[in-house]
Amino acid sequence: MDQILIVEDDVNIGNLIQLNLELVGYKSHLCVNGIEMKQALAKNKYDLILLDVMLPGQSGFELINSCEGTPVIYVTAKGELNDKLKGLTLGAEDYIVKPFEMMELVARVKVVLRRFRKDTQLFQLDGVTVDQENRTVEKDGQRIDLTPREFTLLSVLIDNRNIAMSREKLLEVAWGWDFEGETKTVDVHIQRLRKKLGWEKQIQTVTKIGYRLEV
Amino acid sequence: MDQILIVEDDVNIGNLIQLNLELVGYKSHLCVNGIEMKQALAKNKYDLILLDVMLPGQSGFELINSCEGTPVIYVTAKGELNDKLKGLTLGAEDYIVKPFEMMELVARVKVVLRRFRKDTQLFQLDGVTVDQENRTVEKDGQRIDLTPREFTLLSVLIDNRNIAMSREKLLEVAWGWDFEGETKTVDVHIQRLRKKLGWEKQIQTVTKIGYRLEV
DNA sequence: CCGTTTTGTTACCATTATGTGATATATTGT
DNA sequence: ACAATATATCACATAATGGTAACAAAACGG
Repeated sequence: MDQILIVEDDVNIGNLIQLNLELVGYKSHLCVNGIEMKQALAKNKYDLILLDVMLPGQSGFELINSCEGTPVIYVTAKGELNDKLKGLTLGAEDYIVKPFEMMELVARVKVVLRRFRKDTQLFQLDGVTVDQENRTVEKDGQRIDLTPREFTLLSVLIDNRNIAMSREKLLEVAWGWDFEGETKTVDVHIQRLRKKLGWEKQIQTVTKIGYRLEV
Repeated sequence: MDQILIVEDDVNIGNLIQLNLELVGYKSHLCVNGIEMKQALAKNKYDLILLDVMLPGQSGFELINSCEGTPVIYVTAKGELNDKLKGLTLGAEDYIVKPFEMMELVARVKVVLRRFRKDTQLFQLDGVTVDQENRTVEKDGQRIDLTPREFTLLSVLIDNRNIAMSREKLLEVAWGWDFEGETKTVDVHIQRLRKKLGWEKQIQTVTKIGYRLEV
């Protein structure tokens, strides 16, 4: 269950947001100023903060430092929209302009939560970055094209890192239980992976057994 | 930052209003009569006009025509309140009766600005601008006609940018869970989108999976 | 009602992915 | 070191996949 912290001085709007988030399964806590927000953050861990940029007394931006490590969606009136906010749409942060549709807000909450989680799911090893959700691989910032089977096999190895996987097991998981073919097929694909990723050492051969991704 | 034009013959009150608006983040300019107001409107674009109905020389109402397209809050003494003013609370206009609490004024300013604003969240990528609210697309300033299904699909891709979306998932979200058709339908629509938007590279094929909008 | 637009399907083609056999190289146990 | 076994590498036939155009059906608008 995701915990969302809402910081909004207009209690009516705050309650409305809270109600809507609840309807789609998020728990939330409402604060009406920065002081309450800091107290709330000290007490609990939140998965997302919905922060009104224009709070009485202090700008929402002044509160940013309080919530490092937690994704933020800034709520702003259009007039307050600036380039700083506009640059936020790609990271673990986003902004939304008042007045907004509740469905729009809910959609954004979902996107940011997912995006943030995804960021923590990148697998990195020796210059290679694997994004399983994106199904992309980069080596030294350069995109590497893997075929579907190659990516699936890589994915299985990552999920079972540091574990020796038999050819049979790899076939079962990466090809499917109903695959009827030679175990040698695994060998060839492992070679292709090693070559493309430069992982000659990282993907180790476990003689008589199969292979192991060593991190 | 919202620009507010204040038209108020009593400079003391005008300054007070200005001060309060500033405190909550609005920039404002003060005029003491209709002539100054017209000059100000000619020079700058304002997001809201605060107009004293009882100005020396001419009624504030006579100035309405000068400010088409800009929301107005009429400031009036209680004795001048009439039915015409009372009918204003719903549109891009409102009224407030002197004497008023500053917080009340600020609240009304916020409300009118919000109500008047159209929340347009634009997605831009390589010369293409997508307005999801208006369901319009422009390429290099030129309007592109997308069919409803095309736009919905595009919208889904945008909402899930940088995520490999399976054909099944796309069908489910853009067509509906109950759509019973071929996954190939997605392919064809993707091609049509690519062609219309010139997004041959931006909409990437993820072999064996589906597609991904890469930003 | 009919003409137009939108939408989904089909068939065909080019391209890519994949599994396997042949052969070379490496590893292992004695 | 040597034989036995296992793994790596290469090349290629074939299967799978996606792109494309043309068409059919459905929805739309007057």
